[in-house]
Amino acid sequence: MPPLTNSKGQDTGAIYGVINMLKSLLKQYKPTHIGVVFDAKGKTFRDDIYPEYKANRPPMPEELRTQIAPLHEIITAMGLPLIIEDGVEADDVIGTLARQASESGIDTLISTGDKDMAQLVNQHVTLINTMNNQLMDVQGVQEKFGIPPELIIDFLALKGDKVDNIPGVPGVGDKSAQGLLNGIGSINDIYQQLDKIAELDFRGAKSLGKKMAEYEEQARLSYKLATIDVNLALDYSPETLVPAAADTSKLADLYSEYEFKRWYTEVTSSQAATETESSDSENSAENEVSSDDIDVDYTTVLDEATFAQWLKAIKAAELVAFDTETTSLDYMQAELVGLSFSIEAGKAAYVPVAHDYPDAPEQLSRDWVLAQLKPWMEDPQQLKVGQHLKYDKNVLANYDIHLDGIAFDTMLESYVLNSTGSRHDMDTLAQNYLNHRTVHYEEIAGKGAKQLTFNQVDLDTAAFYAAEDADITLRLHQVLWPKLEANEGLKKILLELEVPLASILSRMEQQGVLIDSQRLLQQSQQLASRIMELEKEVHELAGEAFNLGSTKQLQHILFEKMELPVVKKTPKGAPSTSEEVLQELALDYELPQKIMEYRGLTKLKNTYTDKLPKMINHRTGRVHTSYHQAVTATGRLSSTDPNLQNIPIRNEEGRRVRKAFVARDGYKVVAADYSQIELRIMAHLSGDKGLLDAFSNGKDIHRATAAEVFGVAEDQVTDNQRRSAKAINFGLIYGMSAFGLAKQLHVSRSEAQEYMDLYFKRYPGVLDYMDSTREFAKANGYVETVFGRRLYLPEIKASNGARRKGAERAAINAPMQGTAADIIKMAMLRVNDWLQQSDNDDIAMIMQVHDELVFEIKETSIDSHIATIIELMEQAATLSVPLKVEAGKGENWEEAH
DNA sequence: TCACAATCATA
DNA sequence: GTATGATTGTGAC
Repeated sequence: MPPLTNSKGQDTGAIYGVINMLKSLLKQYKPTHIGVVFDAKGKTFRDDIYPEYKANRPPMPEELRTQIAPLHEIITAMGLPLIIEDGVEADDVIGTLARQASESGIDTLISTGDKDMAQLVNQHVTLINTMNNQLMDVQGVQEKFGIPPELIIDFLALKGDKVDNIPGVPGVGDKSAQGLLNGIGSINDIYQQLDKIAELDFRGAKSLGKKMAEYEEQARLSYKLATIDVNLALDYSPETLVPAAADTSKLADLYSEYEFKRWYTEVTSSQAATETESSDSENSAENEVSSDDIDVDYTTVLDEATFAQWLKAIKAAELVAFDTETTSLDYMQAELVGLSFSIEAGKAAYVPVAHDYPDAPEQLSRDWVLAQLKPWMEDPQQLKVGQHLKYDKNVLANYDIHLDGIAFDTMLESYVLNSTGSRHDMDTLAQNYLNHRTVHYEEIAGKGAKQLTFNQVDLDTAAFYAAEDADITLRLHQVLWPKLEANEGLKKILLELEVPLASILSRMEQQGVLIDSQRLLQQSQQLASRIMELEKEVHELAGEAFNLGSTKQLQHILFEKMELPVVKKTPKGAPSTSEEVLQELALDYELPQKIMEYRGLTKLKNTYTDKLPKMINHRTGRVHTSYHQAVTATGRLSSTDPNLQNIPIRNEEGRRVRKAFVARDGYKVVAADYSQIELRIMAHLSGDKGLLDAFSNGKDIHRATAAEVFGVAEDQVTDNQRRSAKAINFGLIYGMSAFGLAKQLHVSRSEAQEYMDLYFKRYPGVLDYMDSTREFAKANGYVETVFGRRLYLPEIKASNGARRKGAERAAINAPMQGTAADIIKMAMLRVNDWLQQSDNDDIAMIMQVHDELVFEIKETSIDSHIATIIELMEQAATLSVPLKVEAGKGENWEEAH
């Protein structure tokens, strides 16, 4: 066990080890009854009969001792009966309970690292080794000790135990003890026939009789000491040791205190899930997830006749669950391997078309199957449900099939129901909503570098996996949809926003973005030479060569070797070398400035100028990102592979990257972004008169804020005042505190507090809104966007103050960020409708960056198109303030701003 | 090979 | 002070 500590320096390794072991035992053996037994402090009866008992034991080390109380707390919060019995050892309690249980015919598993426990083993009692998880039953004891469990006490008594300081008989070790016990019997038997020892056939047997006689008293004392007392009078019995429900909020607090992050997430997400569950089932009867015992009927379709039957069935069905299997998660290079369908829970078909391992059964041809299916796939009236159908739609597009009729998507259903309650992959959803454990991809294909692609997976295995996907998708929909239907707002978000948006995103992803890779590679070279220079300079200043990219080595140079002052620490307690810190150190020293420049340039090179050219697809010559629709808490999209939502813009060198985002010949890049959308939403939500007026009159909002807060005329506002007002405005959106604002503005806390007080005095509606939002979140456990999208905040009632405050800030921010996300999604739908009507090839929507849409538009009539886009975006929603969109055009993305 | 921390890019 | 994703170094397996 590595010496594990939390950031406060408390030792947590033993806590982690024990709880981890408990969790895995619970998971593996699912006991109906359980007790977790600890030694009590103080003396036991063994100390009375033998003062030297366990005298060789060193005292418990401090770092272990401090972990006992937290362990007790966690175990109790887990709902597990915790047992501490004065005057006896844990072994005796365990022994007594095990004896009682076996007498009632109950099977018992004892988790222990103590070999003495082997004396408890019988037909109903098994040991599991804490260290290696090995089980030891009666036969196991015989194998390990060479004697049956009934003689273990005798064995220990003869042989003695250094650690427990059981004396034993001098000169008797494993071999002699085994010889005696197997040859004659128990210690009692041996002392009744000492003369028999000489007849035994093992080394030293001849002289053993004398030793045994001499040390009889010591042997008998050892026997007493080694005997676990199985006859304690306890005021509980095995039957009463029933696990209770876990106190999840208490557990969350404890896990967060000791910084067990994975468990923390585990317990808080299950908290959120149960909260959703209970709020959903308030007006219905019980909404319990029933155990999963449906018989399944999965067909593998290998011939045309069976295929024809299924085709007929799916054409006749009202709703079909549909899924594809492919060779890759990257939609641009995925090849279709098979398709699965389900029209009735528990019944599904898999149509393999490209399993190509040696001796794979003959399958229907891909082209034939797709030709048969194309009309159904492209028919908007033939309704489909799937799990993450955007992916399938993208893959099918590579085969010139344009999937339509997407009515539902279980991933989106789950996301809209509760964005943060769980992940939204099918395995997780099946577990949560159907109490069903699906076959996981890793189980059939392996993992890591040796992972098989789906075409290499054995057909029978693959067929079950694929058919299950379709079956489970349908069953998930049957569970999720009624929950959504019950809430008009959520239902609309799903059907009128997310589901249609998926197809638009699919289109954007396939369209891709044109990148001028020459330009980027050129920039890479320039960066490389500047980076080398900087590296040299830094090494000279530092007096030694080291890896500038290693924060650890940098910490050593800066704070140990050069003894610069430590400004801030990282969450783990090491001195921070973040931008902010270096900025401050740069005032007094030369090195930090150079490190900052080095960091900026390597970031740019490694993340953008080197990487983007490599992401260009050879077939299309463009870069194809993935937009994720079910990832963020607030309803925003996210983008990966590559992330096109964090392309630099704030400094000159970074903006050069944007210049490489270009348009085809004859086209230009157009960028249209919402101006101050989140502040406008704040004005709408709060209804604050001053804020509404400022926006209605088209004022520069930061200037207007500055004028109010600093009490000057708008044309008298200094740059500095405007900058402060801007920070305040942003801070409000983030649920700021005076502390945070002070840090941002580099002013004192009290000064920051003054600004805030002044602000709220001028805009009292905003203060009311902040307060009422916090209250709403506390009362309901969630907050909502203007359009009814929900964000659950399980931590809003956390007893840990910092976590609760964090949830409060999220509660303030989410309605604004989320409403903005809703609005731009609505705008995308409107723009898409317009593009479909005009049915032209001279305009394509290529990117979304939270409050901005980017297009590639043919130069002819570009201005009228821009005007239309602005119009559509500004009219996407009607709030009590106007929405404002600013748009620009250019040869590249940088110019378009 | 993997998970995590630290850092930094965006809105 | 909100929300993300990518990269690098590092240490455990």
